[in-house]
Amino acid sequence: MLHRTIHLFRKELRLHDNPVLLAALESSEALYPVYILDRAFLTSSMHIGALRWHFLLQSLEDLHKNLGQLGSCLLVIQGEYETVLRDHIQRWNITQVTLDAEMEPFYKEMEANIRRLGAELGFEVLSLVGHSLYNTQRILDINGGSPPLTYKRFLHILSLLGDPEMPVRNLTAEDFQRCRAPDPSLAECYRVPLPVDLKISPESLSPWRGGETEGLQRLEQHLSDQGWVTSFAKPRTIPNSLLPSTTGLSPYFSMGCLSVRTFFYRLSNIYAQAKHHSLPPVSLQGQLLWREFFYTVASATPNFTQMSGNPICLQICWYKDAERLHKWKTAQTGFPWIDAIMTQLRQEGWIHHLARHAVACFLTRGDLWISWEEGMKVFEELLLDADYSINAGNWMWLSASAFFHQYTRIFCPVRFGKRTDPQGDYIRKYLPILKNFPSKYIYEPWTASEEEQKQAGCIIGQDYPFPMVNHKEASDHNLQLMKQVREEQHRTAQLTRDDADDPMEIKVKRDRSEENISKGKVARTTE
DNA sequence: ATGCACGTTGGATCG
DNA sequence: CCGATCCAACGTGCA
Repeated sequence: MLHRTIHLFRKELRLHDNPVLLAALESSEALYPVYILDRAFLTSSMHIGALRWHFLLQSLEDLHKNLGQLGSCLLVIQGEYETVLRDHIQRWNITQVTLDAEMEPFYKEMEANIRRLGAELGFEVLSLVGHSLYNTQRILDINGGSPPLTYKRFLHILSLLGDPEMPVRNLTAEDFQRCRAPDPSLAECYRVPLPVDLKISPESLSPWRGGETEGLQRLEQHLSDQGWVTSFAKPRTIPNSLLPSTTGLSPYFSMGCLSVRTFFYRLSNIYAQAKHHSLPPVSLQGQLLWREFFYTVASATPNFTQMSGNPICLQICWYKDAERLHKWKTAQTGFPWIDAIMTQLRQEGWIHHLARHAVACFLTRGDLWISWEEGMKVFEELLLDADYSINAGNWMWLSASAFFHQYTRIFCPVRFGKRTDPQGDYIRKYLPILKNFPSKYIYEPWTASEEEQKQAGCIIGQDYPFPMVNHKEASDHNLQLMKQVREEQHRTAQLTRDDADDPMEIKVKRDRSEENISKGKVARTTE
């Protein structure tokens, strides 16, 4: 029996390598491609900001256009998702809802709610993984149910699993011809809204344009340079180049405009044709695997995006300082390197990975000692590639709360940027107020004499803020704080271990091992 | 058990 | 302008 299907686009805003859309087409006589624009959901769960709204709407418009070329269309329905579904299931006599499987708690909850609705209203639900290279559950299973907490261990597990799933075939007009498309009048009624319709500022300074078409173009452009692809080493890329020194594909992966599996296999093909190529963790494939790493850990860690109740996160008494947080967020720290990065982030929605490191270290363990959760929220709002797992994972990493522990390695807000941009061109671009400062002072303009500041046309403390902290003092101080936190942590762990040695615990342990032995016996007898 | 190697991408110095 | 080396030194995991 063929279904009448609503295909719900959530994060897989593309037609290439879209396994669940393909399955929907193959099992249906009528297909309604739908995006439910649930503003309350997107704002409260994903903290989506203006730039990302632009990117999302552009991606939807592109999807609509690409569906149109295959004889279908995209229906963007605004409203609370459950109400929208309830209304249209009955109106369109729907027997199946298909959707991409996602791992974030709020998306999982949405799927569970849709399944409950399906049981109530009598439609089937099909979801398939398409947003990650692997079904992360398989990685957990191989590792004994818990996530691997180091990249190396993670790679080891993957080597046992083998290559990721291959991308599914491209969709054609014929696939869509077999199903009835929505009536053209519906497409008119449920068109993709404009930013102004959603009361979002119509202007955007971001050079990134959302959509599968743009994503694929950028992908091809990068893959055409074989030498660049095979020699790519992430730490060698430059955080303050005026044009991105990395691929800049992350927003497209994050929104699902591009398939990570497609990219992974395109890279494999290029590697296969080359004599030498770089390897994880620094290679391009290695970058996809970092993404996968954080997806895997996040999928199995409770309260992954917060400190409290998060078993892998170091518990730290961070300062609460709304004023300093605000200055960091709005590029007013007085350190040009930090403020330039935050300006690029605010204007364009993308900054280089190492630039993220610099501002994250500055906010947390380096200088301000403010919780990584605050930084994570700011990134979530401002970054086009904001991603639940990767964002939280990297913030824990940079704040030395999890994964990374060499907390004596602190990024200097003056010297770090100098290495790759001694003239300060990056700073001049994003902080035009400092444009005429001599290179000698551009990273620490407060050290210029009054006369020199006047000549440069910018008085520090008047036109541009003084640095909000003395980096040397602040980082030394924070180093001591971090040391204390870790000593305390160590003591607590010791106490817990001692507790675990009480007779009850030992008994439990013994019971478990006996249980295992008896299991072994059972296994042997059945053999 | 205790020691040792190791970790995506710090910083300074030297050749 | 690089790459190599050292500095100082963390927790984790393995032998």
